[in-house]
Amino acid sequence: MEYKSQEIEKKWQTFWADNDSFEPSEDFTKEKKYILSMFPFPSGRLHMGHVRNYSISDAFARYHRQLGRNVLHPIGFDSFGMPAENAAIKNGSHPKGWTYDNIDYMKKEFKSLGFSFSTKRELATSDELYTKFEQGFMIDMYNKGLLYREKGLLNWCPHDETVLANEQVIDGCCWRCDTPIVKKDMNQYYFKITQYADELLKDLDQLKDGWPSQVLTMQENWIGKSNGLAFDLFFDDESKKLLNSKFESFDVFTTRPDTIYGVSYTALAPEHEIVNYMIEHKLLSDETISEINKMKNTSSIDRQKEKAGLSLGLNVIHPLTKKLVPVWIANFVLMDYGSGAVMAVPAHDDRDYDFAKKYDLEINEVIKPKVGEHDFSKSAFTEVGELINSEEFNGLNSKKSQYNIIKMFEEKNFGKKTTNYKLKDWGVSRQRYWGAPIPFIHCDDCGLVMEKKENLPIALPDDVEINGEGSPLENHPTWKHCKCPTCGKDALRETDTMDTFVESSWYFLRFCASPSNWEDEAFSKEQIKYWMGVDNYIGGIEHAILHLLYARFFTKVFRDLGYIEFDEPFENLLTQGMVLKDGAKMSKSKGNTVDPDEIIEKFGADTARLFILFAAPPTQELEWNDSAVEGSYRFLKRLASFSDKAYKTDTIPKIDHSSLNKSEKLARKKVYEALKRSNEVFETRHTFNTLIAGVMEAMNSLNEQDNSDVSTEALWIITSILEPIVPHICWEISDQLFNRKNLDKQVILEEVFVVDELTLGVSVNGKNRASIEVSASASKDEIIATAKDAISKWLDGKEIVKEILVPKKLVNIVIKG
RNA sequence: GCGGAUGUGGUGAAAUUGGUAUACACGCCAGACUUAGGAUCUGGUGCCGCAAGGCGUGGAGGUUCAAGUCCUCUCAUCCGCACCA
Repeated sequence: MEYKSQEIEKKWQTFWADNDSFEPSEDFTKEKKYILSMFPFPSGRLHMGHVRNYSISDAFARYHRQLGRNVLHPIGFDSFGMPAENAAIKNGSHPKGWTYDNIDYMKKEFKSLGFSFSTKRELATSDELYTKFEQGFMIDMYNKGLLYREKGLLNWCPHDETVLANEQVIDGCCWRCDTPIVKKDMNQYYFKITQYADELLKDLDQLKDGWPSQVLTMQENWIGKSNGLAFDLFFDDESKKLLNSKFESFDVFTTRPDTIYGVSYTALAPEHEIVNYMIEHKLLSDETISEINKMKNTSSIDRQKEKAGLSLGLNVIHPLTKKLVPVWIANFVLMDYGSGAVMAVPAHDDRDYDFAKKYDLEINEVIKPKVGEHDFSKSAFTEVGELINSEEFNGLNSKKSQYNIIKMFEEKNFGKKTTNYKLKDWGVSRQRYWGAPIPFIHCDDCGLVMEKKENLPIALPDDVEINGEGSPLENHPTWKHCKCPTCGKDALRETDTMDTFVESSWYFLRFCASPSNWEDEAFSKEQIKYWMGVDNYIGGIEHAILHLLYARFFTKVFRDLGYIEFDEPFENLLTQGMVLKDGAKMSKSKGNTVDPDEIIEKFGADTARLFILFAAPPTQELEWNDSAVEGSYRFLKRLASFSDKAYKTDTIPKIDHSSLNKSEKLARKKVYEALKRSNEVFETRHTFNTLIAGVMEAMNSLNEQDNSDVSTEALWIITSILEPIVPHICWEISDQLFNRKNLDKQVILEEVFVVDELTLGVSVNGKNRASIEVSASASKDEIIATAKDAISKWLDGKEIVKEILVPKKLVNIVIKG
């Protein structure tokens, strides 16, 4: 057969579409598999990262279909978001038109890649129907106390009078007008994800078997649970006077109560209320105030690199020693963790140490190493040791003393045992147009009121001006004016829209909804029960924390709202690596992109899919290589021409293995090895590159023999194994030769693995020196004798200390002298 | 800065449980076929060395009969850091 990729790919894509080949059955008695890849943002064209993502999920979906399972493999578009608005600012396009044009184009690309999506369940999160259900959930969450309104700091461009996303802030300035940004305190909505912190942490345990351990670790660290001591530090009289007696004390949190006697200063976050008070009441010099503002306007990442601080000229009293402790501001103290204030123990904390060295503050040792000495002039001692200079606690193990010290604080009523989390509540307000409107109403009389569910969706107006200044919904002349649902008076709609992470936190549930009741409800309990959880979830490692944590949170909330009955949405997670070219992430600005359409046109979708799965294991970064792509194309051509060696049949040929010659036996063994590996790869290992290599090995061996039964059997099996990866060519071959009867489960014949000769390595002191052929039935003594024979020149005049035989692998002779 | 990962030939990578390092592919070299080759096929290809042999999985140590794999330290690169998705 001559390989005409364009022709056969068109042919089968049309066939699949005409026959709805990939729509799941609604028969809920069948065994199901829910295969999901993270849905794309419709940026305009697919990039190679998408091709990789969907090639992986498609391989899973097709594999399970071959095994007769009912497969849900849906696709949609995460279609709200900033890029649509950026395009509007840049080109004057309308976000809606821009978005849906992009979606249309990308859908064509999906088809041309042969992905087996269930198209009947396709959705875009900007569809009003999606917004309708989402707004309903927001109202439920508000009623359950999981959504609240509070002030928070945002990046503000004073020139454009608009809120900026972090990525729109470049070197502290607005991306459009270069005006230095300021932090502005504004009302926003938050999800109370912290209420679920403990459960989100605890349930990571349920995911141990199906999720990569590094993702679990990252989530664990992100939630950042830590136990410690919270206590108040009181100002001395002089400091109180300085603060106009406005403040008596402030609260600090420490995870190291054992170092309490080593406190040599305390540090407040630049945003701390005491600092704010001092700025407002001119208790600090102009110079100091401008330093503080600089700290505040620096990104949280940069703030932690170079430590910086300022003395406030205040002192607090150490609760135990009653000594005076100076109060500083430190840039690395964050307002949104703990109480925004820390006690500093430079002798036993790296950050406190660096800070103390920089500003020449005291370093008080209170823990000594169990053995030896620590040089405090060089670094902090952060390990466990024995307490010193700690009054009644001297001599205690520092770790164990934490309990005693907390107990003492509690007895004396100085402080209490506290658990803190790094996890913060999730801010969901966006002061933008292209997002789901938050369905709330502000009424002068009734306050914050929920929209009535029957009025949903609250849809976006089409006639907006988007110029990067202000909030488009706020600026719209009429949209925000409405009647209060409670009292009927004139009221104002909330003009903030929702973070797009909200949409991606429940789309996997929506996909479970049958198209038959798509309009009426978000999903039904019965449908969810059957399809969830997701059996294989595939997406980029960059989503390891935020998206996956938010989706887990929503799942738990929906459970508590009574919509679903399970705790975790994704049973198995595969995080794919990025696609690189010339060692760098593909990006337009670097000019190193490869357009999937060009590859498809030149070589076909099968080549693109084969290369992308062959070049690296899915979890690793993938380096794009044009000539290796051609190599994949050549392999497919060889596969097509190899099909000439096979004959037409509706059943797999029966072969008497013992009657075959050596090269025929070897070829069969390789074919069945590839089949065995295929099952392993799909079920557990997910290293498609090794599966493809196995098939290539088999092909190489097959070319060394000329038995048409062996070749036919091989092609029957190989096109079945490869169908999930290169579906078009496999369907074509299978259609021509096997009446498409081979695209299902293949039986492994163990007889082909039986060998009568083994090759063993022989080493001397672990160094490989020779290799021997022995009969599979040879005894240990016989094998060792043969081995010694093969390495006699290494043994000459040496004393043999030990003889080791590793069955089927090697012999190691240990010698002396 | 903090958290997480990765590092093996000229290149992408394989080695599943501590057991013959470099499977498979790209590239390169040589040859065959051909009017032609950026097509196809065959053979070779870790490095040093004429050879015997030596060296070799980012670097330095260690454990072991045996280490790419385990331990300690270290260097480089990549991902995330809460309003990019």
